[in-house]
Amino acid sequence: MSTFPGRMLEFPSISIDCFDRENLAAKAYFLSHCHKDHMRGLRAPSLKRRLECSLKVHLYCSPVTKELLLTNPKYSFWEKRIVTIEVNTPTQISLVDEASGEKEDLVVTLLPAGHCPGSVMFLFQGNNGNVLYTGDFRLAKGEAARMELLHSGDRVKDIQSVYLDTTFCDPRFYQIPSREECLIGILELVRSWISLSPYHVVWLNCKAAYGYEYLFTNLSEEFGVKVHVNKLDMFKNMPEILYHVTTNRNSQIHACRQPRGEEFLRGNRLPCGMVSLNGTPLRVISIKPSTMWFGERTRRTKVIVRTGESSYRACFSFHSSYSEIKDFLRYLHPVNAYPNVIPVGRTVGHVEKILKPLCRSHSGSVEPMYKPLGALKRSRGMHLNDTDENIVEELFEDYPLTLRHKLPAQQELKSEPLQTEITPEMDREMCGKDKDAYEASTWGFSLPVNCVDCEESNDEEEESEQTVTNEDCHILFSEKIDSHENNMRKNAMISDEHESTINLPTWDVFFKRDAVLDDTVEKEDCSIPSKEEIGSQSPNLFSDSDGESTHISSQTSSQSTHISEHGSQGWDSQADTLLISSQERKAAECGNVNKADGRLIFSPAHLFPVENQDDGRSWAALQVDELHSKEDNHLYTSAEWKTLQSGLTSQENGQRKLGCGECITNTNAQNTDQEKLKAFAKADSQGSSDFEIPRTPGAESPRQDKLQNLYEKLATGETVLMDRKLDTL
DNA sequence: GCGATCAGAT
DNA sequence: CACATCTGATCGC
Repeated sequence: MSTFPGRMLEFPSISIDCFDRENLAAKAYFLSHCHKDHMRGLRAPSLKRRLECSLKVHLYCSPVTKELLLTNPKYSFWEKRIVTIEVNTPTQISLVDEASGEKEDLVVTLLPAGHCPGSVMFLFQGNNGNVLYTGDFRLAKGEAARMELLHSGDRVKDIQSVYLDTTFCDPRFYQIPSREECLIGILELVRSWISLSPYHVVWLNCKAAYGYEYLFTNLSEEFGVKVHVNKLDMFKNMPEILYHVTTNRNSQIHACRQPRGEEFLRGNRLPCGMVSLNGTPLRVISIKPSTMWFGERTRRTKVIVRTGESSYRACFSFHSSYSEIKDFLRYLHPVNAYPNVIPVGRTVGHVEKILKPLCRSHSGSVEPMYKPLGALKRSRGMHLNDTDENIVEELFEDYPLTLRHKLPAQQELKSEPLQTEITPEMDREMCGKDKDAYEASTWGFSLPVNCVDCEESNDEEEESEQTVTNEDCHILFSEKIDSHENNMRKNAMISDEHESTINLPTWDVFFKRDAVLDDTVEKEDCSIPSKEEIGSQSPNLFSDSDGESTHISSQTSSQSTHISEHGSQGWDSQADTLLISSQERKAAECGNVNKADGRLIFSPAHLFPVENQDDGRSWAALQVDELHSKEDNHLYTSAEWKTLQSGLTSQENGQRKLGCGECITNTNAQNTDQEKLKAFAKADSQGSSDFEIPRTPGAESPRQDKLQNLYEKLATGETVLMDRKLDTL
């Protein structure tokens, strides 16, 4: 919960995410997202009065945040005073002192925060330097490096201060499974249950807050079942969410809620009161999204945990983990960093102690200026294992002149072998079998799990000793697929990557199963068979042996689990039986997830690009077009919607007139480069397959024949030697 | 009566 | 679970 008091040292006349007390005198207000703990005082009579007599005061936020805010009539008095700013669009605003008439200009840029729909970070650039207020955020490792507007040219901007979401800034929360891993786990749990019969339904026990929407949309898209919710009017202008939720209780997936105190889930009742379908009682399981965290050296992670006969917890986090926070801050390397949240049981001093070494205010005074190996840390995307990486960090993270080169959006591990340097680590990445051996020597000890839920497990050590095999890299699925679902799958094969926002981090990264997966944790085994290999070599993995149940994890017989009609069967002896193992997790990290023939397939991103069946239109776009044909009250086009969640939009407008009578001018210094990058990425994407990676500006395009040669070698496990292009470093 | 604040529950 | 929100009790204006 944010305790940020609203004002920043550098720009004390503006207030962000806090609107009471001294903030009542602010010249401008900013709202990062629509969560109550960031809206303190926002509807107080005192602020309402202030607005009535200070006509130049405005509230700046993303278009989605405005939409969500104004859904609540209690905030409707703000309507005329809200100025929306598109994400990734530097916008100049003037702060006017109403008494003296003095003006101070400020450029503000909204950056997608990945926390909830509409959530943004604010980058302020003014007389007192560049300051970043993150609001709440969940960004994967390397995400900051992909944000164009955090950079000037190829370097990260000189940032004076970062006001940081430190919710999980504590080593206890070292790693949290990525959004994609968690989503995959939930999808499979849901699939395993609702495929048993039309009377098998799931209830997602979500909090009353924005942030679960991507879960709903993905579930709906995957199963062709709209998620039942209490209210959907807040999404009336967001067709791509609206399409996936319903107030019709006749759904197999519910996220409805009911005032507390009622025994709603007893028996087979849902919060909405549904108990049966056509007279047949429903069978309900509950899934509670919860944050699960794991220690630095933990390899085994559980994404789904069973907590009762028909209840589960599913890993889900709105906030960045400790390692993600450190990666973010280390990359920005600001002079100062201030925590917005103090983790429970910790003090400001404790958090500052963590943040300080990642800031220049610390390193400049303590570290020597000359560190010839400092730039080593910038082999981003090719992380050593955590242990080694930490050693490198210890040695070099404070190097004051560390080169921090911008990475094009979505460039990551999988693109790098083709570009610049091949390290021994990369070689291991590319040869999964060797990687196993490597890890066995690296991780020759048991790995504790810093997770409350996981302490209930007795076999953590045993699990952590296990190594990855090809078989473990698969998730098994039911073959019972109705025609609708098949259509969904077919459509979902259509890539939606060919969008104009390709070079920027988009909400798609968080929303789509087949989004580029983050590099949150140490890179591991990538020896995952291709779609073709799965078909030819491991057919048994995809046969549903008992025809009634769906395997979710089949690592060893003792841990093989399945959900059956008899909810507790095979579970009673272990309250928190593992469902999704780290093997699946690693598989998710190592390759894209594609769907075909009713199965999720992990295709190894490095080695076997999957045929792209893109017809140029995304599944989401198809859906919205369908919606649009029925309704014409939308504000946003399907292309625009992609940007809605994070507010990301195209940057064509050089000048924008905003509804407050002020002329607001974009500062388009970077547009030219961005256009080039976009064009570059687009051209490049024509020839690539299921993932689109804009090339580093200036880097040479690998020749098709060389690529072919490389793929073949990699496919056959041959050692790959590549020329290092030192001049591109 | 309303709002602020806290404790407690979900 | 330390995600965010709501409810109820209490106090003050």
